[in-house]
Amino acid sequence: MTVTIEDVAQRAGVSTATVSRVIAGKPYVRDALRIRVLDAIQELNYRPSRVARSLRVQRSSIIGLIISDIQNPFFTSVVRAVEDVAQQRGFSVMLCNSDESTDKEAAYIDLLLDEQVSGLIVSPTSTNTDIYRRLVEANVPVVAIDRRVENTPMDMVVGDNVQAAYEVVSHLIANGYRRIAAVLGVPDASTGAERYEGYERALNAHGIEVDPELVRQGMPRSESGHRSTLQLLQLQNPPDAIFTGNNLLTIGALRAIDEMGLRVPEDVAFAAFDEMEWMFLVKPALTVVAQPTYAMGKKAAELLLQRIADPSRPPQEVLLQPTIKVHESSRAK
Amino acid sequence: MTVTIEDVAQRAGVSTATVSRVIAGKPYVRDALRIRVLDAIQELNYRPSRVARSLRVQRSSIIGLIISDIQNPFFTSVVRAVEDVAQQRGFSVMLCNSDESTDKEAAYIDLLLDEQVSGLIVSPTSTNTDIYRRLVEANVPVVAIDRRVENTPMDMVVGDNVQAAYEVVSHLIANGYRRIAAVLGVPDASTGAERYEGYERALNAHGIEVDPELVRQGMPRSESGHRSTLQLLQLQNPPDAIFTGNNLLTIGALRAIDEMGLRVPEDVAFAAFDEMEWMFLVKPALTVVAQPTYAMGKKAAELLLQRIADPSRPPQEVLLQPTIKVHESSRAK
DNA sequence: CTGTTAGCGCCTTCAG
DNA sequence: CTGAAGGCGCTAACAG
Repeated sequence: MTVTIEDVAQRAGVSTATVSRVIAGKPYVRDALRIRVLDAIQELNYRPSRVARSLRVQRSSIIGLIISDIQNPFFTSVVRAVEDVAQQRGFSVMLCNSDESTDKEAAYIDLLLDEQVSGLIVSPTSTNTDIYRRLVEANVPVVAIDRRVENTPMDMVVGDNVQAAYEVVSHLIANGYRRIAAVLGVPDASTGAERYEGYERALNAHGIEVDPELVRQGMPRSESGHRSTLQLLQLQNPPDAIFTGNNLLTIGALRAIDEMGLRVPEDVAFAAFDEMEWMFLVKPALTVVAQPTYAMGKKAAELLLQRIADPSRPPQEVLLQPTIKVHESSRAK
Repeated sequence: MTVTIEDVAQRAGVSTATVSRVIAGKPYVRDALRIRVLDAIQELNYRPSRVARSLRVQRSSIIGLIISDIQNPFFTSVVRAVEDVAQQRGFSVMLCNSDESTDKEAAYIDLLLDEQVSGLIVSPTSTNTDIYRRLVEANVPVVAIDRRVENTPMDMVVGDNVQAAYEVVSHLIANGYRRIAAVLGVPDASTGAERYEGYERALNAHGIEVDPELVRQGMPRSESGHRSTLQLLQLQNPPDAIFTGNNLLTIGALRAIDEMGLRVPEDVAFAAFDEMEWMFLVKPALTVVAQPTYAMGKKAAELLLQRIADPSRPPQEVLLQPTIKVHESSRAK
């Protein structure tokens, strides 16, 4: 049924070894033979079995990509980047969606290892350091993206969350806002913690005390952002500005503001992490942290391929700088 | 290094055949043995090699998913659904992004076949019927999603685009709009063509003639929607309403309207295909076609698994009904 | 430069 | 009910 390397060898009048060499582009094959083989391949429409190859070399040319939320445009862009560089280097990508569940994440890691993937790119769901330490010890090429894995010597590419949050919150302060709320993701993802830290530092630097009442943390999902924001807005002493720490939280927060019949920025100012394409719709008072998502994915893929090629390279931690975009410059309160 | 089925067999004092049977959950194994095997597996922390298995049975338990644009939330939701049902049935998903390129699509199909995938789910980039006919003839389980493949007896799950477009455009007409423009995707994707047809029918049914000047077609991307809309808005006799035929086109169109300093619906009314989560932001005059995206992905995956199990089942064409959502009821001009 | 050969880890007849 | 043995398609020594 399927045409094998043997068929090609026969047709070209050579051994399977030679065919294999030609396919792999190895040197030391007479041109005459090479051509005969190439012809045979063409005529037979031969396609090597990647499965057989994987079994033989004990490694597939697949790289596993585990992201924590495929509905988040942030990751969507990462996926694209990873796919682009992988494809260009002869790898394919197996995408898995851990859905912010540590269990799913672990299960996917096992699955991908069972598939003999060459390496893993993961946006870790939690500070579950163990699982990663084990991978590193087992010499499995793996790089963390977006979220940091503490105390584990592995490649990672993350954004400078502290700095970005600091800047964006400072911008709100500079525009006269004082009661600034924070709607954040859970602090056990490094991003949540770091964005909080930037927020706190900005307030401190400007002599404002953090009001715990104004800080909300939850799953980085729109429902959570919605709920938190409603609560904030219904406070005795509501915030005059809101800082959201993630794409999806932003959507939920904006919806809540809308439902309350309030306007941005007249009633509440707004600053958000992660830019989305439609944000021009709320532009009058939007300060946004735009992350180089494609670049992050690209870098992660490159690090991974690099490590696959040279497992002994020391781990690298790449810190990418987000950009602060102010849609309408300094709009005083 | 890796622990094989042989190691397990040895440890349990049985043959590899028995171990294999136990793993496959086959009957005819004495309970005593079964338990010993299970224990050995546990103790050795044995994980079967999916690669070796794939080679042996000439089929991997991967299903390939090729979508035309991973940045489009429509597909994002489909991916999620496919992954959910696949995982639950013991399959994994290999995701590929054809990026609206027929060449990439073809290349990915080849790649996936080389990986011996059990089946394919594809949102076809064009009316490239040949490639699909060949797959069907080769008995490769494949189902088309979102976009139709003409004259090819294969499974597909699509939305009722004609009807939905008809309704949504009719709604604009009912609200007093007459010069209704259409910003659509290329007509060689069935969705583009069908949505145009619904648009045309709606106009005809209400005695309005189609003005070719008001119909724009291009890649289903935001840049294209942006460009088309700018052109429309700068016409001598500009439209009083715009109908967009896709998620990304909608974003581009709204941006164009915004840039021109116009408002929705006071200056131009708006109706769009495919709902997005943030649409509440423009709600005053938004009529939206909401597709059951998750359901579509789920159905596609189910059809595929079904066909994998029974390749002879006659092809099925599932037509899912979109929902028309009117954010604010009949707002007269 | 080229061919021979021995598996990679698993499943599946075919005999017991 | 259980074991022995033969590949699946390919690559990587090892000999020529």
